[in-house]
Amino acid sequence: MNHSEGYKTKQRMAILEFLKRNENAHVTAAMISDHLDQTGTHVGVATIYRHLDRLLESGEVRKYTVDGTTSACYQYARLDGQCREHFHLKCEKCGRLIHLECSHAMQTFDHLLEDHGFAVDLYRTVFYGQCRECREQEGAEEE
Amino acid sequence: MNHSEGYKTKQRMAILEFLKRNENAHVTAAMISDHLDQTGTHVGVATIYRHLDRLLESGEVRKYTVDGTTSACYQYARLDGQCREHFHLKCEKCGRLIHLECSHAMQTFDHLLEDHGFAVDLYRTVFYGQCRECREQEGAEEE
DNA sequence: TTGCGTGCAAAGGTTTTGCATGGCA
DNA sequence: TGCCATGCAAAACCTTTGCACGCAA
Repeated sequence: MNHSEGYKTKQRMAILEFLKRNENAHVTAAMISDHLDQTGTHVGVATIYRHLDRLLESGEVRKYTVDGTTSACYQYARLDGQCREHFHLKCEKCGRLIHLECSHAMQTFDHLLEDHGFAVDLYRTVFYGQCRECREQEGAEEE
Repeated sequence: MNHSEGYKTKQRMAILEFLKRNENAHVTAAMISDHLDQTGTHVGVATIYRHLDRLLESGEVRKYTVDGTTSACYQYARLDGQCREHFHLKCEKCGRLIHLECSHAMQTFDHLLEDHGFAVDLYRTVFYGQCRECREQEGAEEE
């Protein structure tokens, strides 16, 4: 669960640090590779993919496929397990991931289960759309 | 919008027919290719991808990335425009796409917009989980 | 010292592109 | 007849794998 197994190599630390710092952005394997190159800490792509796989299994990152992109996107996820207890909103414009603590939405979750027989996978389900900030910005641009 | 532009070739018809007949299943480009080969109507993969792209743009098909799979999945979508007015549930087990006509869920949609400022993209948002039938079947298997 | 981690290069798979040919309108 | 559509093969991509070497514990 907590990915504590394994060696604490500088490559692993560098990858993890980058993921954490970009908690609210789409991150691809290529982006990690590029960033590390620029920072002077070159890490082979194979190593990056191997770590992402492990982080995925341990639940430390989520994996997305964003719109038109062909490559997978990863995002650091909270480890406290709360992410299986609430929905997530993802802004299609800025890429921000919002952890939605909302009883109204959870009522819908219960309703779907009880009245439709459908058990929603909270971890996997993501509401795509546009967040308040991006909508306001959009409105301002259209003057 | 309605993809009526373009020639009515037998390749395009064959692809579209297969997609429609498998409205409730995950369909990959490879599956289309295989099926058409077996039916005796060989169609080059390039043609298949080109049509899928066009159908995607016109909104006639949706594109998914299913869990462990590496290739994209496509699914025929209704054309009547109603799909922008309700949520969708997707069973992770049987692949069925459920068009959810549910006022409770739509209340949540309104709530997210009014109280959280988040405009959900109904067409893109999909609730992943398990449908009633698959859950019952699962329960029966565990005897 | 032991065995996991890493880098490189090659392999594997999916999707896209270029170009000559074929076929709808 | 004029274009768009198609097929093939090559290219472009992303991701995985094999293997020898390096390094954390």
